[in-house]
Amino acid sequence: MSKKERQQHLLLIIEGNPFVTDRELTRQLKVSIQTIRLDRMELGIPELRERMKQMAEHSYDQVRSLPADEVIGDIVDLQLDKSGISIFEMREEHVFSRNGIARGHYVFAQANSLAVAVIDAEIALTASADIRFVRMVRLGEKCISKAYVRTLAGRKGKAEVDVFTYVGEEMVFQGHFIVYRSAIEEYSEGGERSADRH
Amino acid sequence: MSKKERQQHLLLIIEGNPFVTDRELTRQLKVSIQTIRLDRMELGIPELRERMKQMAEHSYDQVRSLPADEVIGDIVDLQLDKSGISIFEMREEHVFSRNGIARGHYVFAQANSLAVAVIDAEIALTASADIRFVRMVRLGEKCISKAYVRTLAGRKGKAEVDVFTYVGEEMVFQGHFIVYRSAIEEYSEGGERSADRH
DNA sequence: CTACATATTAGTACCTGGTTCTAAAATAAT
DNA sequence: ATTATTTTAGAACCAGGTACTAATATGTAG
Repeated sequence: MSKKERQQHLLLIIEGNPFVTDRELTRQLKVSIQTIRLDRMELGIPELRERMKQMAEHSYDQVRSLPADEVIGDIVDLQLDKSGISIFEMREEHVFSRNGIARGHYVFAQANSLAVAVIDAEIALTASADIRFVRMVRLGEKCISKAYVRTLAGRKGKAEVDVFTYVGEEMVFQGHFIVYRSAIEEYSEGGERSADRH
Repeated sequence: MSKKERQQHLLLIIEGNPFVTDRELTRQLKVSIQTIRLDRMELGIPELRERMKQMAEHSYDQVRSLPADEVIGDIVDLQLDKSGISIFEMREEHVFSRNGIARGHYVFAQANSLAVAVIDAEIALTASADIRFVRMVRLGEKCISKAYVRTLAGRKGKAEVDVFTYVGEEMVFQGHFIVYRSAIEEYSEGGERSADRH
């Protein structure tokens, strides 16, 4: 087995199991530990502990950053009780890693966030929705959601909002949302905070 | 500062930053490194490297069990093409800060993740859904989603999945999902691995 | 075949971030 | 004052390496 072949093999082994030590690699590749280490150097593969550290840090970052945003998408235009527009770009974290196709709930989340944001009420909650994922969204695509308020029933009733999401000219998602708008009174059991969101 | 207080403090520090070494802890808590280590023992906190290893393994397992970057909810039972159950607890990050009510898309995301996971196909994508948020979910509530596959059309067609989410006895969400299932051929460019870990 | 180059192996010293163990101080409780 | 608890100290050892030096094997061109 040539050096190149061995290094390719090494790469595959570590990719398949990043938790392998150099000592285990000597057994699998039948070369000395120094050779393993030279190979790692040449391939730029860090030692086991560094690999684990990077994985740990990566997952830690994701846990912190991903669910933190309350609103999915940047709202770029908003006319309360009328319409709104938001932009959201599908990034690595939002897609299936194996094929780069967006997870449905991110597409939904953008639309839902917008449908709720567009309603002028102290609290607005999605009551029900009828949605359709028209075509797949892929990694890197910019989704532009447009929401239109169709009907409003009083200051404390339901509102109907249609949301359409586009990538360029193409519609990728459409949804009909029924949103509850109301004051806080009914459900809260006291202990109100008044934390506004940025 | 008493021993108990110090240990509580230690716990908070490590929780806030799992990547802290004992040496750094001595600086923050103004006690010797031996005391730090005794405290860790008593609290059952493993050493830094072990903590990182566990985080790395955890994230790696998730990536492997479902090639998903962010599955919302822990899947606790799964019978492919039949049914599945997942649990998801609403935390601070998932609710409106001003009233502690869950954002709809997290409730949806749990159901959607489950609806997709329950389908046995190389790729499964949500095509459309009809959903209803039956009652609000509040901060701290544990949502239990149950998915039932209703119909399956061939190995490459649509599947219908019903998902019901409960908090205790109460149903909080119901959804009827139409999920596309298909083989991967079209989009993937091969590259299968089969590495087991211990 | 020889000479040089590349690849591989060997071995030692050293590093981090610990564990394990023994033992001496310091502090608190009875 | 005498135990008991808590804290600190120190040495030996470990995994899984890095960094460096040096010897040996293998190949390759002239």
